[in-house]
Amino acid sequence: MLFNEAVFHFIQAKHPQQWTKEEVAAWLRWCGEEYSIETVPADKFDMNGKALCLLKRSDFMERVPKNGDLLYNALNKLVHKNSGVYDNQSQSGTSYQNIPTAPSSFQIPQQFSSPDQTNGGLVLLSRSNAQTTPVYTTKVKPFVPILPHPANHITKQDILPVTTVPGILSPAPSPSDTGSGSDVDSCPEYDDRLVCRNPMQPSQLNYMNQLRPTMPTGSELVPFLRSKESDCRLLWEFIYQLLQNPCYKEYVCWEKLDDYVFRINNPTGLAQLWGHQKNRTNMTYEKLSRALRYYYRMNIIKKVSGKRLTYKFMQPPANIQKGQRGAKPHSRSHLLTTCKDEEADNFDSEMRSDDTLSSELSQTSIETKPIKLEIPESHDPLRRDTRDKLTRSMSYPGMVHLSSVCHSTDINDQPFDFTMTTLKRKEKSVDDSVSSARACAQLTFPLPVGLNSPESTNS
DNA sequence: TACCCGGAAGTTCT
DNA sequence: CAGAACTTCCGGGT
Repeated sequence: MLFNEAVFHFIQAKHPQQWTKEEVAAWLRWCGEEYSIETVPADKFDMNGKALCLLKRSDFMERVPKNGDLLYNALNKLVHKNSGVYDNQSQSGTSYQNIPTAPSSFQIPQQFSSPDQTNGGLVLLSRSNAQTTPVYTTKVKPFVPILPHPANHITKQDILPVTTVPGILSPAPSPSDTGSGSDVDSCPEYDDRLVCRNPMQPSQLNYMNQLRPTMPTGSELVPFLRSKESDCRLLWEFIYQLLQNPCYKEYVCWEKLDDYVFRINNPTGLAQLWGHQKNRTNMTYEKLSRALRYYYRMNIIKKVSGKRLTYKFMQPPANIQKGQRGAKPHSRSHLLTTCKDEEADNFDSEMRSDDTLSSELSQTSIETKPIKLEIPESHDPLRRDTRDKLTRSMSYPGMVHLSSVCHSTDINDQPFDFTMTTLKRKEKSVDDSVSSARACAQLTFPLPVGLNSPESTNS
């Protein structure tokens, strides 16, 4: 069989996310011949299909300035064709990670899961180096909102049976929907500084939805990680979370990122989202804004005078001290995950060294299993880039990325510490979550030479 | 009409 | 029971 035919065969048969490293290389060669372009050196894309699918247009351009665009489009086509689910965000430069492949289905190579072994690439450790078994804990505050994904699994009836809330049902309500006349498009571009904390890229949300357990009918109200009643978030947190996700810019967006000024584009829709979050079906913007006004005297949020629906965080949201938990949402007992206090204590005491983390961890009741990833630092831009992607991709159902415990020292070539916590959901075991985490790490970070890809170890 | 303001009381949590 | 963080309601302002 001719080379091109062979490649064409697997291109037809397999989704790009399922490609092995070799197949990625083969696809690149195939593109070279097919499109009569300069052959792309395989080391430019030394990764498997999953990692390839995480690359953005800009990543392609960076690697192959001449034909990156073409390659990106070619891959885009294949993703679209093979998945049946097209992530339109990918067209605008977002990586596509929307393929219905549950990370938990992957097996991680044994050597990856041992805390003591290093392999020159990625090592998964239990969170405490002194322990060989991961720490199971509770009461971790996931900075994960209960956000309805605008595009997935959501119907008008699911949101509110009576009221029509245009913004909620559509990610892009027209200004007339809100009556505010806001120009959503005028929002500044989203900034990695703000997005990285718990990024939920649209493609990731799609991906997350693949992992979402089947919920009772009523809970379809919130398709994305309808977690548990303990997952209450403060209003400013909620808004900040929405701000981090461009998916929700129709509700709220950054007006002036550097000053933490944000604008509410759809007050009604935002109130509905918030009410949804708190299980308060009668939430209105009037009430929400009253809650916002309480932030004035706490110096958390202030109104930008003269600008309607425009507010400002008075300090970087990540620095805002969280006090005691406030009113929780109304009961959602069917979604509850039980909490083990002694495990929470263990975890709390171990994490106490990091204040930010502690505050994150101390405020919820979700069973967790922290694991630690140590990724050797590298001056290689590709590796750094991938590491960044790993950081970004750590957010999906059952996961919380605790960016505050990332440590990286480029100059001294110290290990990159990445601690994250997987959250146990009622329907999903902790081990599954850890598998997901590992798979996620693998798909994001090119595997060291000689190690198997998740696909090859699983299939 | 829509948004904004802050007081007051009530609710639901830790 | 105290207190936080809202929620609900309200009268008034722009």
